[in-house]
Amino acid sequence: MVEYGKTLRIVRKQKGITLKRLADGICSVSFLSKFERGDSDITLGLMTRLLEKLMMNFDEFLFIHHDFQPDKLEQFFKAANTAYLNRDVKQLKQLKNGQLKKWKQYGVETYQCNALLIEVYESIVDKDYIKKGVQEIDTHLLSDYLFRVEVWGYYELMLYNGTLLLLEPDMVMLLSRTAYEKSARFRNYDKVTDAITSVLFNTIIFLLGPVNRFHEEFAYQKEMTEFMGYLEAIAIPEGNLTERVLLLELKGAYSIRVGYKEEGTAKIKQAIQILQDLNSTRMANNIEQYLLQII
Amino acid sequence: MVEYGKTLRIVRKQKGITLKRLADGICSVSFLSKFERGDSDITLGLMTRLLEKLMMNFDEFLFIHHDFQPDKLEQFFKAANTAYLNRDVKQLKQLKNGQLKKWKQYGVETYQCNALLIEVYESIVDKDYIKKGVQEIDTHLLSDYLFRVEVWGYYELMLYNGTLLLLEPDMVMLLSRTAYEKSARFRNYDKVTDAITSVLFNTIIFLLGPVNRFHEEFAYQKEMTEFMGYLEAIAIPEGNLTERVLLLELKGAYSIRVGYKEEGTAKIKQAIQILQDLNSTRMANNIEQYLLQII
DNA sequence: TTCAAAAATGTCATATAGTGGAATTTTCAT
DNA sequence: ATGAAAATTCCACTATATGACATTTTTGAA
Repeated sequence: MVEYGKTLRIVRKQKGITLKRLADGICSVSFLSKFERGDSDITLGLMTRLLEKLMMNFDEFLFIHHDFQPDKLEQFFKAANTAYLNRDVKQLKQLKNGQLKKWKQYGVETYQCNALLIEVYESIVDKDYIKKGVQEIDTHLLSDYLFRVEVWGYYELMLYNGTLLLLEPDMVMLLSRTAYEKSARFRNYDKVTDAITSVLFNTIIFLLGPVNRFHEEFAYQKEMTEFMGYLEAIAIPEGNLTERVLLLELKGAYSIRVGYKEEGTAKIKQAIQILQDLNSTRMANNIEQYLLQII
Repeated sequence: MVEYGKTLRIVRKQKGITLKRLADGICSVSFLSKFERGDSDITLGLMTRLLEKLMMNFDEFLFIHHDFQPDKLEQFFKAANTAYLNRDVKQLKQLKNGQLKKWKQYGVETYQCNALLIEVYESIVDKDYIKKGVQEIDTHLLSDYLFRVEVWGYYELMLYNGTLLLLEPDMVMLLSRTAYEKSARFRNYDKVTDAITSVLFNTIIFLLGPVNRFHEEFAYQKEMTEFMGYLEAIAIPEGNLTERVLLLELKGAYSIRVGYKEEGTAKIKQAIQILQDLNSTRMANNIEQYLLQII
């Protein structure tokens, strides 16, 4: 049994509320005591009411319960991303094995998808990685899963976001469209909206193509309009300045890609200037690097 | 009984997983079926494991369960803030009565605090509001509660954030310091970090004083340094551009407040320029208004 | 349509979630 | 320190969450 009760007791004491007062109107005092001591599990319905009375939502409670760490799903994505950014192949392999183990244990394909996500990271980071074969087979598993799911939540968006760069162009456009459409109901849930915004940005970056091909003919006019349109439909709020800067950068890159070099360069330089004004030098440098590569 | 089971069934089906597969290794098939049909409540421990297998955290699940609406606590703050911004006195009164009713029902003082928060909004919005008397007594309740709580979470920070402007200066500085210190363990929990950042910003605005007193002697040099220091300690990440713009604005206002008029004006104008570059015109206009008032 | 396999539900036994109240411990004013 | 009040734990008892297995319903290939 997971001992949520002890955490509840801690929270209750921190807020200076007595056991009796918390229990009042929800459950018996003796049961609450028993639960808090870890002698009994609790029903989801009761727990909901207790937390509501404590003015705390589940998310925050579980954050405390996990010793001030985010939930497992988020930890997984965070760990994967960190290992990727640090080019830590060993850590990536370890994470992959962890997911494969869970796959064998539970037989749920999402764990396999997770392993694949890590594998994508590995294949980018690890130069010795033999890409052929494995990849062809496995991305099918991934796209099969993503096509099958009827509503895309945080998990699906994050999974797709991490793997999109290694998929075929047609597949990316289909899946990005799907992602946008099938996550519609989450529009006013920040975490998911951030994820779908990120997917759209990555799709546009994908459409622009690798930096060394910026001189070639641009084949995705129509799609570019489509995905830019989605971004506008989401209507990045006034306060999300970061996304607005990124949008400025991408619009600039797009201008350059289709031949309007000066116009595009001006936009990107404006983005860089803003970041510098705000002392976000690392981000500014990254964009500067990117600009140098594409012109 | 709250029928979480039906939501779980919806989610499971959306992800294309069979009842048996989901139950496997966690609970019996028959029980899961019963739960999904709403014939039985479920234990918190079991639910945790089921959601983990579905790659979904509690927060997202409950969001779906509440018909794609945020949890009650967040809804309360959102509703209060909306009514406040819309100067909707009627709606504010309604919200207040709702909280008072819960207070009578449960006898938990936090509901009283919520009512007080609304009352603060009311007193600002409603010109007919008789401030004296009521206010003196009630803010005690609020500060008593806030001083008593050992760890400040999302609720306490939001509550304080909404009421700070009507408290005594000494009280504000004490409480803001407390807020910063007692929310330390949440530093890597975005929602709470955002809230504490907001508290610090509001504290600084409070220290600067009302716009019509910008010509008077500035009495809070030391405190200003202290709270600016806290903001730096939180180290607003490179990506949080919105907060960085706001910081720029406040630093400008501070410069003006202590006599460096040109320097301060330049900073604020820079902030305005950035917002205009990013088409955040409404925010830009607000700052422009503020600048006009303080110089 | 038919049939077999898979998925979901129903039945019943039992472990455990949850209650009420008495007994014990803690708190705190004097 | 001391006693009263409040908070917590213990214990006996009830309601219900959960498992094992039988039965019904759905699915989907031929």
